Formats: sequence, structure tokens, C-alpha cells
Amino acid sequence: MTGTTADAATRVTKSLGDAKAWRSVNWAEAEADVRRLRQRIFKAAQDGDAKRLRNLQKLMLRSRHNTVVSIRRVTQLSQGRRTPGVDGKVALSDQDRGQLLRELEAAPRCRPVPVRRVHIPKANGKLRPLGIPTIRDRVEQARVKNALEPEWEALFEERSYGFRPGRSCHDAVGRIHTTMSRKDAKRTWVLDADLTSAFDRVNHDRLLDAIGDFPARREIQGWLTAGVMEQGRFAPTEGGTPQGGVISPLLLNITLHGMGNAAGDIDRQPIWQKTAHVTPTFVRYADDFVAMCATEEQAYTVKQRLAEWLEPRGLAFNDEKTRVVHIDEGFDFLGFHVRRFDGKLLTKPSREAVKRFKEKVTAISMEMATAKTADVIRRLNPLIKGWSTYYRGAAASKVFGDLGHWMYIRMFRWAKRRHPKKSTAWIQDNYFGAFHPHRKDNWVFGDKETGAYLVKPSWTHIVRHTVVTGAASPDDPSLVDYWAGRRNKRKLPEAHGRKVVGMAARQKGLCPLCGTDLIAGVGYEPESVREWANWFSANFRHLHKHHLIYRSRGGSDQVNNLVLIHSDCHRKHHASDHKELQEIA
DNA sequence: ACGTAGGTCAC
RNA sequence: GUUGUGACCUACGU
Ligand SMILES: Nc1ncnc2c1ncn2[C@H]1C[C@H](O)[C@@H](COP(=O)(O)OP(=O)(O)OP(=O)(O)O)O1
Ligand SMILES: [Mg+2]
Repeated sequence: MTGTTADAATRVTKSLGDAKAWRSVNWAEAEADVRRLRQRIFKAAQDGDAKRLRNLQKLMLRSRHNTVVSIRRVTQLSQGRRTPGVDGKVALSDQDRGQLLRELEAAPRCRPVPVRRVHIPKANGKLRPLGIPTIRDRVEQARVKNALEPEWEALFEERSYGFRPGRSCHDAVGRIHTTMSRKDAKRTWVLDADLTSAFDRVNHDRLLDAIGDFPARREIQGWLTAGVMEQGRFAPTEGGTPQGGVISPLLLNITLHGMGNAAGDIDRQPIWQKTAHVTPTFVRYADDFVAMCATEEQAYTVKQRLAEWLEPRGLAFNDEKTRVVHIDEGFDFLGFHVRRFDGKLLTKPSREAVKRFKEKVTAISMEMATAKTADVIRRLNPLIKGWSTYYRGAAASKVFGDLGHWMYIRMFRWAKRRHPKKSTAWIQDNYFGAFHPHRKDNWVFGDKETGAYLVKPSWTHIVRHTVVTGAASPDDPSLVDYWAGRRNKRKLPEAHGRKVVGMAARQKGLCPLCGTDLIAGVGYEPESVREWANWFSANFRHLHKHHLIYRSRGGSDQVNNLVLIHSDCHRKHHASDHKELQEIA
């Protein structure tokens, strides 16, 4: 080799330049730019302006800002950033990322590399074949997704929720409630279904037809046919889209677009429009869906129609997870059990979900049989909190209570195993107690040394979920206020509530007019102000801020001129006398 | 306000 | 060893 020192020198300056280029990215600007472009693509698709749409998509595909946010997603934010594809490469340093940026900007589009096959266990014990693309392909997919997704966000059916920005499982379940919660609900028969190996069977031709002349159509085709590497051997792909591809979820949604319509549901129906017959309501989350029907017969008709609709798309029902039931019998959906009882629609954690939770807890307590008490608590608390948060909007109080009891037995056994000779009373004494500062609960598992304790599901505050409205998408430029409002709804009580909580604390949590707790059942606890404050700020809706000196007479909005009172007391005491009152919510 | 890390759930 | 999308939560840092 000749000129090695000169080559090495240019390599060094280049890599230093790469790192520098990466560090000098203005993230706020890049994110904002991508968001704006997504909104313009959405608008063009909504207006049906094909020429403009394709031009904007080309702009997105060429955008440097899109490339950098895509690299950041894949190499920095994603959980799988440390896991390479078949090339064994990852990009965890500024240098690697800057180099990736340079390579992608140069863009000599090389053929996508096969995905790496890894099998992971599914919930039902079977195996899930993952297809892990290289880091580079993941970045390119993220980039293409930013161009393709906003177009389809403008077109997707309003009751499709899975894999879509701004939409959650709770929105899907909430939508079922709005259809079936009334006593006189017209739709009481349910087709509850799931598809077999959905991603693996997506028909390429149908999918590419739907994508049409999208500028990066060829790249998508490349990923679909890149093949897989399994145990060192290459195998061509017969069909489907890899479970592990960044755009795969979007591609499934595109393939399944129109399914609600095929089921007889009407998308974006104006509220005043009436139909002669009761049409099924179709709620889909990825490949899992329910069709709420007027009669058993209608449910079976829908099933038949959908089977025919799915067939050319390569898809078919998973018979093990598909059935027609009456709402009084109930069905499972997204980890919930939905059932009508005594004319009321109830949603609670499904048996399967409870079983899975218990299995996890058991596995952890076995694994950590010899670990420190505080470590077991640290490991279990996120699980308990996360699980409970998912189900806190459901009718879960009984399940939460039962689980608390089950956990007690579980943890008692865990403690007993480490001290086989000690008595029951000794274990109760040394591992359980009123560890929680202000709950009068002696059955809390805790660690005397550190004061750490195991949380109980029943401590989770019930919060009602607000369902996303209609076809709303975060890519819709006309709805930025709606999404800003939705985001604030969660954050607001804490930030804005600071002042209110401060006022309440000064009043010792009492209403000065009637002398009782401002929030029934929540006495002021000076020892645990934080807990109390959280509880308080979540429930301050039916309180009023009352001005002591009226604003019309120069009274200020400062806390020393304000007092918190029950809105009921406000009505009773001041019904005749209209003083200046301001609602807080 | 921005950034980092960890976690839960659904599919 | 374990990928992806989406929703959510916590902690820490400037
Ligand atoms: N952990 C995951 N990683 C990547 N993709 C996933 C994961 N879980 C689910 N998916 C995607 C790919 C699946 O095809 C699709 C539907 O999920 P699911 O119904 O559980 O499995 P499946 O449809 O592939 O098999 P089954 O025949 O058991 O229903 O969602
Ligand atoms: Mg399936």
C-alpha cells in the first residue's frame, strides 16, 4: 500500500468532521421542519392535490433535516439501537452518526440488505419471527415513513387506532364504549377477530398498488423483497413485511385501509346523516378488531365479507382468536375484557392479562430469591405501577384489590423462603408494616433499612381517558390547537395546580364556608404533602377560586386575595348575591 | 424550554 | 440473546 499516512490523515479529518457535523445539528429546528413538512404533505393529500403531494414527498425524502431526525430516532432513541442487522454495525458515537449522515446524503442508493432473523416468544407460547434490518436500512425506512405516513394519515379510517400517531389502545376501547354503553344500544353482537401472522402474509402486489406512484416506491419494494438471513443462510422472502421494520406497521395499515368500509361501517359520517338500517361499527387496532353488529346474523355476514376482502391481500382470520359473541357474554380486546352486565357496559383487565401479570411477578420473585429486599422492590414497582396505569381507567378496583392480596401472599412466601425457621409473626413483623407515610395500611411489603416499599395496584388514582375525536391526526395543520390542548390536559393539573395546591394547603384542605374537606375523603396530611397534592390536583374540578375583594373593586388575582371553596357552597351561599367567582377547570 | 437514561401496556 | 410502531410513566441532567 502506498500513501498510508496521507490516507490516514484524511480519514481522521473526515471522521472529526463527521462528529462535528453531528454535534452542530439544531434539533429543535430539524424536528420543527420535519413536522411542518409532514403537515404540508397531509394537507396536499387531504386536498387531493396529487402533483403537490408527490413534490412535497420528494422534498421530504431529500430533506437533510429528515435524515438527521431519522438517524437520531434509530441510533439514539430506539431501544434496539445497540442491536445490529446482518452487517453487525451500530452507530453509537457522534462520529458514527455523522458518518451515516454523510453516507445517506451522498445517497448512492445501494440495494437493501436482508433482515436478520431472530425468534422471540409470543404471549401464547408460540414463536414470533423478527426481521431485524441493518441500522442503515432502519434509518432509510424512518426517512421514507416521514414522507409516506402523513399522506395516509389524511386518508385512514377514523376508527383505526393501531400504530397511528396520537392514538392509543384506550382510544379504541373508548370508541367501543361510545357505541355500546347505552342501555338501548343498537349493536349488541360482536365479531371479535385477529389475523394470522399478519405482517408475514401481507401481499406485496396489493400493497404496492395502494402505494401507487409514491416517490420512494422502489425502495419499499426493495425492503419487501430483501430476503432474510437465518443462521448464516440466505433465504428469499415469499411475502409479507418484516416484523422489526420501521415502516412495517404503516404498511400493514395501508394494506388494511378500507376494511371498515368493507365491513359496512361508514367513515367520517356526518352526525345528521341517517341510514335505513343499523350499520356495523368497526374498530381496528393493527390486525385486531371488533365489528359491533345489530344481530348475530349480521356479525356472521360481516365475517364472511371480510374473509373475502382479506383473501386477495394475503390475509386470513386467526380462528383461535376469532369469534362472534353477544355483548352480555363479553369479549377480550387489547388486554381488556368488555362485557355488559345489568345493562351497564364494563371494561376490566382480561383474565389473560391478569395471568400474564402474575406470571411476571412470580418469575421476578423466583429470579430474585436471594436478592436484597430493596432491589426486589425496585424491580417490581415499575411493573406494578405501569400495569396499573394501563388499567386505571377501567373498572379495575376489584382486580386491583385482589392483586394486592395476591401480592401479599407472594411476597410473604418470598420472605419465608429466606427465613424458613422464622415464625409467621416474625415475617409479618420484619417485612410488612405501614411503610406508606400516610396510608393506614399495615400490610405493605417494605424494607426497614431503606424505607422502600412495594406499591399496591389499588393506590393508583382513577383517571378517565379522553377519547381522540373522529379522524383527528397530529399531522393535520388545522388541528395544532387541538393536539396542544390534549397534551396540556395531562401536564396542566400539576403545573397550574401548584398555586391551587398551595392555597389549599394554607386552608388545611378545608372549605371555609362549610368547614369540611375540600375534596371528600381526602383529609390534609402535612406529612405527605406531595401525595396529597397530587391527589388534590387531580380532583380539584368542582372547586372555585373566590375573590375576597372583588376584581371590579380592584381586587387582585394574587393568592392572598383568593380562597378555595366548594362550588356547591358557592351556589348555596351566593345564589342571590352574584359575587365574582371564577371556575378553575 | 431542551437533553439523557430507565420502565409499563397494546399490537 | 429481543426488532419495530404507537400510547403512557418515572428518574436524572443543562
Ligand atoms: N414485538 C413485536 N415486534 C414487532 N412487531 C410486532 C410485535 N408484536 C406484534 N407485532 C406486529 C407484527 C404482527 O404480525 C402484528 C400482529 O400481532 P399478533 O396478532 O400478536 O401476531 P401475528 O398476527 O403475527 O400472529 P398470530 O397468528 O399469533 O396472530 O403486529
Ligand atoms: Mg394476529
